[in-house]
Amino acid sequence: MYRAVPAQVDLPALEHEVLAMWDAERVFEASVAQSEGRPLWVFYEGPPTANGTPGTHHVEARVFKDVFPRYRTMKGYYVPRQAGWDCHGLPVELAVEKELGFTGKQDIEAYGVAEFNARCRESVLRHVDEFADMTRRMGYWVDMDRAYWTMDKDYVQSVWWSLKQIFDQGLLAQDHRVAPYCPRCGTGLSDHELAQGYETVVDPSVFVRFPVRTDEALAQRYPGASLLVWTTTPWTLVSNTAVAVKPDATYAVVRTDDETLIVAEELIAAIFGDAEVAILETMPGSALERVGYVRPFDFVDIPDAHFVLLADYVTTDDGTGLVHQAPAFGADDLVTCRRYGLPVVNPIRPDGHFEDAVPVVGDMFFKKADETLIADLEQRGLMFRHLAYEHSYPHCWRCHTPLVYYAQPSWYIRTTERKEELLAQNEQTNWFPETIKWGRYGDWLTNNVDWALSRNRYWGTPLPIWRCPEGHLVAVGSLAELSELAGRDVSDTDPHRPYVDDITLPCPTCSAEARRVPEVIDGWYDSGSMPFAALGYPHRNEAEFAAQFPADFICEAIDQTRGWFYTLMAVNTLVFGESSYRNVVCLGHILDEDGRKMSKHLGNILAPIPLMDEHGADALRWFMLASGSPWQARRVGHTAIADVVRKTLLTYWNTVSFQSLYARTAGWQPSDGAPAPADRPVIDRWVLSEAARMAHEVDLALESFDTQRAGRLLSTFIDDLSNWYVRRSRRRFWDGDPAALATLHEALRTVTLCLAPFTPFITERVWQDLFRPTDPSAPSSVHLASWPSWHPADVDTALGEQMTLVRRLVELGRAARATSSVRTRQPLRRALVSAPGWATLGAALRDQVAEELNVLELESLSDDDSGLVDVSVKANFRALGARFGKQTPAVAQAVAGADPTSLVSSMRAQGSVVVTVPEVGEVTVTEDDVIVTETPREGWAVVSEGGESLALDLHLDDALVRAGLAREIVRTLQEGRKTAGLEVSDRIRVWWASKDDLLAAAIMEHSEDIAREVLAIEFANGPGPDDAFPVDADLPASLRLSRAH
RNA sequence: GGGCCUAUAGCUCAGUUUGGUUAGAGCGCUUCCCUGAUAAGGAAGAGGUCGGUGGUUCAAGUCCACCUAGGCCCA
Repeated sequence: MYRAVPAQVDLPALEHEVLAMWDAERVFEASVAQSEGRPLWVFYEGPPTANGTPGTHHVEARVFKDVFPRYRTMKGYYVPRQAGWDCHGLPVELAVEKELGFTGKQDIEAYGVAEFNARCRESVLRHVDEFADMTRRMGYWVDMDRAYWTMDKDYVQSVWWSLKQIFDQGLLAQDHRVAPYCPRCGTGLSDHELAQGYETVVDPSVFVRFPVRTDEALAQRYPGASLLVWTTTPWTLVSNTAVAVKPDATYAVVRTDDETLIVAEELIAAIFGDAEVAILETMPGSALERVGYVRPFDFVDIPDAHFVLLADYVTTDDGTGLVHQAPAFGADDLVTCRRYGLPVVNPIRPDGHFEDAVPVVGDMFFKKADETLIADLEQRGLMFRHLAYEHSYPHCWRCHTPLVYYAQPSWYIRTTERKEELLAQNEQTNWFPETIKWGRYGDWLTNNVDWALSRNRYWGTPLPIWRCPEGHLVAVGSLAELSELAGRDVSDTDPHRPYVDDITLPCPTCSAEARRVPEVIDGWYDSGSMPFAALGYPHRNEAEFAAQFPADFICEAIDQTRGWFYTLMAVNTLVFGESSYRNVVCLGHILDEDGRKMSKHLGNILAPIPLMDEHGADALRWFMLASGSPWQARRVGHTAIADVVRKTLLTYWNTVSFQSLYARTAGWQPSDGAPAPADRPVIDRWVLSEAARMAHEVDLALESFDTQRAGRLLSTFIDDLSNWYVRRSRRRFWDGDPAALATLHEALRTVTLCLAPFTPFITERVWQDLFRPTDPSAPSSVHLASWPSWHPADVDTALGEQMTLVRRLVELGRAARATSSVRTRQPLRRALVSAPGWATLGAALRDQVAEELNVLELESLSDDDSGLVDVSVKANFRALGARFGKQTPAVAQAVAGADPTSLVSSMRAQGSVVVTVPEVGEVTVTEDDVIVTETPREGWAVVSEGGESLALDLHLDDALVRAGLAREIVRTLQEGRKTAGLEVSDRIRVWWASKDDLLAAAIMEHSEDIAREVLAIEFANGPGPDDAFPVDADLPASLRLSRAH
């Protein structure tokens, strides 16, 4: 027997009960355990950074990471799901610094690296707990008991091993490069970190005069002439070393009212606007090479510099075409100045301040110096123009400090040397959506740059390279290897700073003492190593790794194209020659209700647990999976989620509740048996066919990672089930018809199974209420069950099309009812139907239309009724267009102009008709080429659409009127039963009285039917006892009822 | 400056792959209907220059080009 399922449900409360049940029965563990030995479907969890409280945007990716493993498990795969936590990195350090009130690296050094890193470890543990709570609440099944932690000793050693592989290939090397650098954090940033930190800022845009040196020939020709130089970083002018021009661009010597300037010819209009200028001479950029000038500031010593040099990268798109060069602060500048043998002078300290000894701006933060320097230039008359310039400038992605491009030593992985291989691996990868593959991600790979790996920080995987004073390097792949090299057992050492820093070893090359280099590595390298490091490979778990590489499925949001998606592919391609994932689902971001990205910074984060405790995790999950396109950015808010509950989840729930109610009332259970589906009424066969089709199509959609399509299929089916199958079949449920109960049982079983990966809570509850108690062989949880099996024979396509026609006709009939002002409870004699396909409908399907519309008979609107109908004919452009192309409009006009009645009748008689079209000639037209609409005349309520018509005969006789009144009485009494609070199976006694003759006659005529309908064992004319329940009636009758005991 | 994405009803979004003459759904609003599961359901109405311009075509929301606005990413 089913359990009783109340019509009202508190979904969040239900979910908490289900969570308790999963815990108590260890259902997740059981689901993984029972699949062991089946084909493996490999999923890699991208580790969230455990540096803060999780937000609703974290729920998004985690829902997708849950739904596909659940689905694949139901499909018969073994899907181990190891959780992971990203522990290292600047975000964690910053959080701890904030807690401790630190402002920079000096504070950390003073505090002690060991103590600082201990605080970082503790912070990670704290935040992981919050993620674990959210993960459990949302029903994301992932094994957190054996999670990988990137800070674990084994994990770090695996990372070391991989770095050694890369080092041995000669791809890991130190180099001096200009790279983005955060002066607050005191570290360089990798390009994928840089990508996350662009902010729009207003910087000064300055045009500065650099006077040509008086000993130059140019100055002798044009005394007082200046180069006009443009920059948006005035603070770098202190380090000005040269000016670059484009060799093949044309430059002009320009005379204004009061001065002579040299600029690119193309930019004259942009620079001087409407002011009158005279061009005194033009020359190619190459003619300016080595022309000396007077630099704007002489605060620092830069010997043998300050002349014009040539560089192809200079553009004449904006500015002046003359580019200020400061090689310490620009990658291009460095390359160009080196070619001319110029020195690299850097007066900025690593903390972003000018060195104390620099005049005017000494000890000033670099950005702050702009203002001072501009004032100085203006005072000395060197400033030509000073504007505000809005552009995007890179900032530190965590602390929002503007970055400085800064020449510094750094360790690089030479990914560019393996670029072709990376591109080939990408070719082998399936991206969802596909546009990312050679769009955003492909572009990034094509423009690949070497990976700046090292960080001058504390809480990270230490770079496992030891160096002796001679500069010999040795890469170390494990603590065991380190012990061997060091000549003592250090295998118990924590492989973090400062402990590993204390281990020295004799250089294998020269025996001098080698010390570890000071850097730690980019945290992205840690997470990119997870395919092997999560298992501790190669130091252990070799077989497991071999089986679980590469992954069948990974999923993150689009910001990971340059993050995890890249590092995962890069690390594994470099180490194993193969990328580590085959299918990657790339989600759009979740935005707040105003369309802004959710971020801690903006303070618009929706806390996920309160959200789920208000609406339910199922609702939030469904929203993420099926509402809008997962590939697009989507807005999430309370209204959208509440809608999911009302529209989808409650409709499903109420259908379940309905089944439980009537099955229990009838004392029916599934084991009682029912006619074979083929012997059931046509609507049963229809709904079972639809269920099978839905299950198959949802299967196909999920196979191609399309949850939106799957969701639409599911919600459409739920609607069909509730608002067509149940609605049309209610009477059979009241009667306890085993065929109907069995059919709904089976349909609910299919939809519950298909919904289970999406909304695991409500489906679990339904499984426990309907399926587990009635089937001894049923698994103890819906999540231990298999996906519904499918055979093509289960789907009756023709029946599906017929039912679609039935439902369209019902729509037409309802519209016709509405236009006629004859209420639906009033039966009508007949309706006439004209629709292609009508002839194929069997009696049972026609009855569905008649019943739903409350008409006694349906007739075909045939030729016999031709006097009754107007016929109109419209061209079917799709068919005609294919045949006649350019002549289509002429043919269409001819068809429209022909006499419709004779055209249709001869077309029906002979299958086609010949129409004469001006300038085309005689054309044969068949029924496929036209849309015929037949509409009855006068006394009928008619609605037509798309060649289908339905006409209601509005003529009422007395018998019809009496039948209508009887139905009013039934409906009034049913309402009264409900108001009186009776159970649906309660029997009643009814007393009626009416002074209205027509009504009284109607009641007497139909008294048996009325009594049967309202479950009355007594139906008497009279006032009834005083304690009977009076029923409110809009009719001229008084009605009382009481429960029969 | 470059790349990608988006633009359809008051709001949130389908539809665009494969062009077809009345462009849909949900929410909200108005009126009516139905109700013995439903916080439901149905019908009708108001509400659309399908971002703009031009092109291809017998025919463009759909294909092409350019432009505009917004978002994301990169410089």
